[in-house]
Amino acid sequence: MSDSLLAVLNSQQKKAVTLPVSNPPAHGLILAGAGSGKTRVLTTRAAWLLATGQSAPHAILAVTFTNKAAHEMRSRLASMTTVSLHALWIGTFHGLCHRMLRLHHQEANLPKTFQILDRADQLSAIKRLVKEMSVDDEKHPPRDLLYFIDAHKEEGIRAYAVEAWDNFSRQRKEIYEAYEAQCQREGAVDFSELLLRAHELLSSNEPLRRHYQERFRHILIDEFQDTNRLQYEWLQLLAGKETTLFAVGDDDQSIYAFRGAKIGNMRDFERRYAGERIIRLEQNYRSHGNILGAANALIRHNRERLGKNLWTEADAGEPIRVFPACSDLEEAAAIAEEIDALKQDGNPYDSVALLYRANAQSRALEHELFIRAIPYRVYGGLRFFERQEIKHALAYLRLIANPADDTAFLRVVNFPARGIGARALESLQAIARQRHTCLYDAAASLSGKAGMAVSGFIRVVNLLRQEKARLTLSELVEQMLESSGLTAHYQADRKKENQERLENLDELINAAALFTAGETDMAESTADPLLAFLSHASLEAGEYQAGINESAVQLMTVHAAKGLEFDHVFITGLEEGLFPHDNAVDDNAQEEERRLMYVAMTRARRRLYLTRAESRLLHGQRRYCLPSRFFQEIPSEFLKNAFSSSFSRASMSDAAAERNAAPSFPPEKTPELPGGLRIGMNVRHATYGFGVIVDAEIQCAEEARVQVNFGSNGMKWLALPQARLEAA
DNA sequence: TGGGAGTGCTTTTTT
DNA sequence: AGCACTCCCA
Repeated sequence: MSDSLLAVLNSQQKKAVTLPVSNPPAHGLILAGAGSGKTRVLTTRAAWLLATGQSAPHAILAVTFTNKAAHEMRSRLASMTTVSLHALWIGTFHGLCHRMLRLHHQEANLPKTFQILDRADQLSAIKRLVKEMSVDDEKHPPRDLLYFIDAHKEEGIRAYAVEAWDNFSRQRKEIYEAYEAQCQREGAVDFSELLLRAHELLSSNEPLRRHYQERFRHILIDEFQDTNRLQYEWLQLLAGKETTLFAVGDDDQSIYAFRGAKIGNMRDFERRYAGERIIRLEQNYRSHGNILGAANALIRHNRERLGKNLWTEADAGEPIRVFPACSDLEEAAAIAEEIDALKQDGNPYDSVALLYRANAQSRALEHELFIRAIPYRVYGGLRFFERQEIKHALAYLRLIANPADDTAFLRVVNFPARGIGARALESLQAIARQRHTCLYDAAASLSGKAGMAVSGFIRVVNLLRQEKARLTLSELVEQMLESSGLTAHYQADRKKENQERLENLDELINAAALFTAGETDMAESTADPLLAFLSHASLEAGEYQAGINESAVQLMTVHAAKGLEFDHVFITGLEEGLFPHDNAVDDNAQEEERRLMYVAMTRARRRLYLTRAESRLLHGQRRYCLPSRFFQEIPSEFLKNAFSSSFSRASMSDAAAERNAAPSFPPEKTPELPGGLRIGMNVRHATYGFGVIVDAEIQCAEEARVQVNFGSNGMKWLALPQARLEAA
């Protein structure tokens, strides 16, 4: 059993996987370069522990950084072993801490129904607090306060322990204190609070700590370079005398220092635990030689490194293709043409990834892909559970679960509009403050016209609270959408965006049904499916994707691409100020940008494209940009100018021709079609919905036909007189 | 009270 | 440019 597990590993990987467990305590640190089989080693380590009988499933704890990684690890592990993994804990730091807090909510001094605040919730809670405290929000912008609070929590510092030396810092400390009190009163827990509360729970409760220390004999940690101080300390609390820590990481891929990740944790881990048991995985199985050589050369410009050099047995492969475009539009067009060429050569769309530094860059790329009917999917950006209409719906659900949730209350008390205005809410908040109750409870005492309006809202929530027991989760969601008036509200005005919102609300019902059918993890920590669903929505906002997986080009930020790999990768927007980003001013930040570029490059298996634009529309203004310094940091022997495809302007690798081409883009005027339509115009069709005209055939006005891309409803040829298209 | 116009700001990411 | 938030008017 264990032999077949190990057979596919190289000697270093094997050494890592089989690091002896006994002669206590034998910890290990695996420095695993990009594409060196990091996930495989981590997963095989767990499988090996199980297969050799050195560990029972319940004695293993595996920590990852993202939900995606956690899911992948569980499914890969499931395929490697016949043992039931039910008792094995795999999750993100936040997910695992949440689980502990649900299981021990009493010991953690939290109500059973505590709710998780995502960033947007947290920000609105802070805004509300700032208003209530009459804080000058010019002096203390809510956003700054959020960073201040989060940063302290992630260093493990409570409000009382914050050092204050002048008026300004005293005020911030006070606001932090008030924020803690408000969250506690409302049963609200933000992301960093999950970590801090779980940490405090373990450090203050010795029996509980001992319980977990004795339970978890093997702690496996992925992406260790991204852990912050609090996460590292939480791990240390969990590690008892008999526990072994097995950490995998790559300092060259640390890209979250800007939000508190400490690369120094790796050195500390080395000193404190790993000692001599450090294993380097330097053989890369992913990329061709040129790609790897270029990435190695780039990262050598960083000073702060533990040191490591990747090599591969693969041949050099193709050179890295560089394309300088004159504008962001041309950059997008060139990429789209190249994707078409790749597709012609038999490469599926999903073998291609478009990476960029900032989410805002996706728009131009998306537009071009849409015009050319190249299927694509954008990862990140606005996630399903973060959409406005979904947040409204979730607020109703949160009130059903926990009426003390004032953030949720305020979000929907007057949405859809019920005639409850600012004045009514002010008096309601005054009552609540005076009686130390939540808004929901205070509502009963509100008199007059405002009282009537609010009590209508309370009735809706109350009714749903009663219905909750008899309905399944998805029925409850459906019922809520009806009786809250959300569905009716979006139906009232048949705009394009409302149509989309209704579809999303429908999708929420699906998501609830799917969740009930699939989720097992949460069931253990809370018996209430509604609570579990709400936690899921906060913790895995991005995980839920509506629709099926057709083969599509993948668009995402470089951050989101970490841990993934693709045959063909385009790194776009390689300009000074964008990548590396303007915000990266000091040396540390510059090195982080370079690590980011290193991550981006090492995603590619076969072909890597580097593109840039000489001018780009940014914040509504055209900016002229210099090439990224990264071009100079990659030896030219790895690079080749221009594209391989027949892109019309690609032959112009010399700068002069390039500049000449500038005025010809965006494209030449298209002839006007009957009815005032043009190619490229957005239109609406009674059956297919919204689309864009991509082509036309005109014999005469009576026989004109247009080709319209209706997005998910497909590409259609329509006879113009019959189609009744209206400009949208 | 609610919608519409006007103003000001825009941060890389994940949980 | 696009969006969120504010202010003003019906």
